[in-house]
Amino acid sequence: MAYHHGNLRQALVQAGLDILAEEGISALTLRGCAARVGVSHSAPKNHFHNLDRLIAAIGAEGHRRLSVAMLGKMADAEPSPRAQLVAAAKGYLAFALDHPDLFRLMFSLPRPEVFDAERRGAADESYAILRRVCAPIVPRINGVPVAPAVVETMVWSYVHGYASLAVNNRLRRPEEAMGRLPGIEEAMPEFEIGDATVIGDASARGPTG
Amino acid sequence: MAYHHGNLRQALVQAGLDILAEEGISALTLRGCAARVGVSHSAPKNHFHNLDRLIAAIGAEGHRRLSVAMLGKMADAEPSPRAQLVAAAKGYLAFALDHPDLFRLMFSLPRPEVFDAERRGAADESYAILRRVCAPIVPRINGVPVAPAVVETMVWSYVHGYASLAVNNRLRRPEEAMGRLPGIEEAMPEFEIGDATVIGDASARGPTG
DNA sequence: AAGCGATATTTACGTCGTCAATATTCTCTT
DNA sequence: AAGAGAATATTGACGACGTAAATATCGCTT
Repeated sequence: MAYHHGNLRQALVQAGLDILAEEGISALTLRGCAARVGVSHSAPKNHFHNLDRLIAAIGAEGHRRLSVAMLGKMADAEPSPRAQLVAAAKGYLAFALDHPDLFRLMFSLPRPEVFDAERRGAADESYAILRRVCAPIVPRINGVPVAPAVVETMVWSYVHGYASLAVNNRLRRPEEAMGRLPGIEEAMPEFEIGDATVIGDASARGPTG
Repeated sequence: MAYHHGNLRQALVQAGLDILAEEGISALTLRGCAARVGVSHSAPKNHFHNLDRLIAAIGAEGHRRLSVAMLGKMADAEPSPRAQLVAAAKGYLAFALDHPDLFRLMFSLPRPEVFDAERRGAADESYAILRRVCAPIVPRINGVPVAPAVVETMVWSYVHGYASLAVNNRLRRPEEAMGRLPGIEEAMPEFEIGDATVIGDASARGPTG
């Protein structure tokens, strides 16, 4: 084993993800990650200022995987706007249920600051997917079309809330938790589906912007 | 100061709430609570097995205050089903924004077990309020009336998700975070409002049941 | 008044995050 | 090729934390 690990930063993030999955968030410690990689307890200092920075890096990786989960479901779905929105929502939910501690970690973190380009970029990318699938959905409330940003907030709130409650075991019936996202499919036809497209550069206007 | 505090248990919970509000969740420690009450670092042991139990007690108190917040807004609102639902939702949101760390703590906790009667009861009571305001709301999807439990899940998911995103600073525009709960007022008229009533004993069928 | 259960303190141990000092390896310049 | 300096890793130390065991004090019952 070389004195220099070679790719300690990435290895520590992976160790953190493994610990999160295997032992839960309370076991996620700097020393634990270092030990799992087989490195001294202080080695992480060179790659992450402190525990918060390591956690932020893990959160960034989580956002990348959230995007992958959504895109995966979307690729398997029909191309219709309605099917794409439903697929993205189900990808979001599946990610949360598959990685409960990672999901909780990601959204317990403070909003990424400007200097945290990695996490900020990853979060914005996953938000851009949400915006993309929401863009064609133009519900009308009292006849007035709802602005895209408001649709995004409504959809995200519903999906995120459902995922949060499911992940934290607050939904009564098991079939609820496993995720029908009640109404998101059935209610969709009641929305007008227009021909709007994503406006502007998606990555430039994420939830962090 | 007497050797016996007199009401140390309640004092520790209050200290925890204060620390949560003033210094955030990372400062919520057994020793910190004990110090704030002016008692030795081991005194809490007699009233709480460990830190998790103290946190659970704080979460129970949080649920009581969440109920108070919802009922308060409801009392100020018109008695119509629609106004009552909107008021309860705004109470939920206001509580989250007023006590961000307490709100996060409450829903990060595992679902209360049977033995944790205090927290379980408090959580069920706040859910009973949700059920009560949802009961008259009977939306129809494709002409089929939606079951009460599903309406509850949909409303809770939306409100909880919006509150979570707002509390964790994930909503872009400040006016979003301060809580219009987009659509919950405007979209309500599109729902049929029937004459359904709460079925069964509310406290016997909470989210923990 | 005595004693017992409830409550609080003291002391101790291991783990954690963090820091400073030191050691090793890598890389770049010459 | 050689050495200097940067990058990376280790060691040792410190204080805060959760927890446990042993001890001390209080208050109530009899």
